[in-house]
Amino acid sequence: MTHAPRSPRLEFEDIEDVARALREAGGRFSLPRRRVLEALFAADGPVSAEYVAEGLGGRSAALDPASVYRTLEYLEGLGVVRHLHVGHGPGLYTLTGAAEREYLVCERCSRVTAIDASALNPVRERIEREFGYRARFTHFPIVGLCAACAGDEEEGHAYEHSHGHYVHAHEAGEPHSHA
Amino acid sequence: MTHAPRSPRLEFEDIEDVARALREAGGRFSLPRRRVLEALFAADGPVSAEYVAEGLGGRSAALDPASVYRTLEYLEGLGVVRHLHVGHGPGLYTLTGAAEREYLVCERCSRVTAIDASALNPVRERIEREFGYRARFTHFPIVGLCAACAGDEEEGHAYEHSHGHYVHAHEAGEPHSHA
DNA sequence: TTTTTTGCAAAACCTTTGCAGTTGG
DNA sequence: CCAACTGCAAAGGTTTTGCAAAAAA
Repeated sequence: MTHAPRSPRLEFEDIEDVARALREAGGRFSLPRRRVLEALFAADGPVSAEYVAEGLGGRSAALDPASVYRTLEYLEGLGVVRHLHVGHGPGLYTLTGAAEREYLVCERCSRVTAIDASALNPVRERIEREFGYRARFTHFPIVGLCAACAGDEEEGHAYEHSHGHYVHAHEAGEPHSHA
Repeated sequence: MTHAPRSPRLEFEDIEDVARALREAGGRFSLPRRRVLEALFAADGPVSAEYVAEGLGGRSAALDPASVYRTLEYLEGLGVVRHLHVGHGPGLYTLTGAAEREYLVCERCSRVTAIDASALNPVRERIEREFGYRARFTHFPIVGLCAACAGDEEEGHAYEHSHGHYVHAHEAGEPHSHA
């Protein structure tokens, strides 16, 4: 199954806010859990579990990957965190929030463009009207050709080449894989 | 990187047609490659590499999974095959073709709906106009809530429950995972 | 005969699980 | 104090890789 949101809270102000919700749900606000949350609040976009486990790339204390996965899963159940997949590498985790973002990924040059989820509402409405699904592009991004690569294809340059940005963040949230 | 199509041929009539293209490209039409193609032509939708390796679930001769992966990758390069991801299990492989299909997946009950790719053209046009990406929903499907599950959410049934179809094929192509 | 492709085995990669010890409340 | 949580280690599921043997052209 793809994933199953629990439909709880919508947004969390800060770490203490999460701590409160966590305790209300009968959980314990341990130091590792605090560290995971610190990493997520500090990150400027979706990050891999490994990156969190390494303490944001060595900037803070390391954690056991197994605990990080367990914590992320737990926080996902609380509605604090969600995860997405951009291409093949590891899953990427990010805080849920009022300013939800969704991503467009170029299948040729890997450019990633982040947009406000609300910008896709007209698209969502059309899909719901025609196919009966209320689409969310949060778990899987929209994949396609960016303008530059679409142009190249028409010119007949058949083979892949990068436009110079491996994973280029636009507007916000640079997904961080560190594979 | 997400994946990189080579932009070659568009559609293949049958196995001999693929054999011809394969030899033209300097490849050899080995028995294992024939078997993989037979499996793909026989399957009624996307199937996992494992399923192909098992000879369509035991119906025909088994192959080594490594060879199957290599063959599928090679055929993908030729433009004969593509793969997609539906939720977390293994990737699913399918023949490319004129009647391309794209999928909608319910994140709650896992219902899968297959539609003609052309049905999404208006959506594609809008996305291209607004965000500059020529979207394809072939590598990642559209994920969201199907009508039944969306209704449930509004009634306040917060927790997941199946509508009775684990992976329900609509119109065509029942994705087959066999994990 | 020559080069490609296979099968086997091993490893790589991401994630989950079991369990004994630690810790938060 | 005691249930919840952690770290470690081991395993699980999917895919890739190295290499000698087999097979296509």
